[in-house]
Amino acid sequence: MYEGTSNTGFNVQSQKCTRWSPTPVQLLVLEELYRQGTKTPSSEQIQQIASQLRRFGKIEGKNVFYWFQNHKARERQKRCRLEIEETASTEGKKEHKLSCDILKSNRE
Amino acid sequence: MYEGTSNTGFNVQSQKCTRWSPTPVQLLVLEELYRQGTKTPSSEQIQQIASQLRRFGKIEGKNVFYWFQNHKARERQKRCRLEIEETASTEGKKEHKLSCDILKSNRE
DNA sequence: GCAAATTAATGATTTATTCAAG
DNA sequence: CTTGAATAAATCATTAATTTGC
Repeated sequence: MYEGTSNTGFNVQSQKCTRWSPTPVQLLVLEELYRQGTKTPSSEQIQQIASQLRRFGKIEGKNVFYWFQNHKARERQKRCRLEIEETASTEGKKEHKLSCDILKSNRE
Repeated sequence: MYEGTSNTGFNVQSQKCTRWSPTPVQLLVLEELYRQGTKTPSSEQIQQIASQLRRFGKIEGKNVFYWFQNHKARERQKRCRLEIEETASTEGKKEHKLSCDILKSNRE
C-alpha cells in the first residue's frame, strides 16, 4: 500500500499534502457537471472549474482533470461489470433483449 | 398471517389477487438464489426460475424480474445509508447557491 | 376475537442515466 | 451527435401487518 503505515502514528491523511480528495460540495458540483454533459473538459473548462471550486477547498486543475478521467472510466467499468454479470450464463449477445420480452406480455 | 382463521376464510392466493405476491416457499427460493449470486437474471434464467416456482403457486416471468430488481435496489438502500451530504445545515444554503452559479457558467 | 383504520412492505410503473451503434 | 438497448433510481399503488375501539 502506501509507505508511511508503520512507524509512529503520523496521520498521513490529516493535514499535510496528501493526495487531493474533493469536499462534499466539490463532489456534488463535479457530479452535476458530469451529468450535464461535461465528460472530458478542455483545459479552459478545467481551469474555470478549478478556480470556482477553489472556494470550497484546495483544488488544482490537475485534480479536476483526473477526477473526470477517473469518473468516466469508473462509470464505464461499472456498466461493463453489470452487463457481463447479466450475460454470464449465456455467452453471446443474443439474450440482451431479456426483460423487454418478459414485460411485454402484460404491458398494455 | 395468511389464511383467515375462521369464517372469512377466502383463500388469499387462489382467486382475486390483482398483484402477485410470493408464497413463503417461493420467497425462500428467491432469497436463496439472490444470496447465491443471482442479482440480475437473464431472461432465460427468469423463465427457468418462474417455471420452477410455478410448482408452488401462480407466478410469471415478470414477477421474477420485478422481484430481483426491487430486491437488489432495496438491499442496496439498506446497506448504503452513509454520506448524507446534501445540506450541511448552516453552510448548505450558501454553498448551494454558489454551486448553481458555477453550473450555470459552465453549462454552455 | 374481529374488523375498521392506519402504517409498513413491496409489487409494478415511470424516469433518467449509461455506453456505444450508426 | 443521435439514438438503441438496458437498466437502476425514483415513484406510484396495492397488499400485508399492526393498531385500535368495541
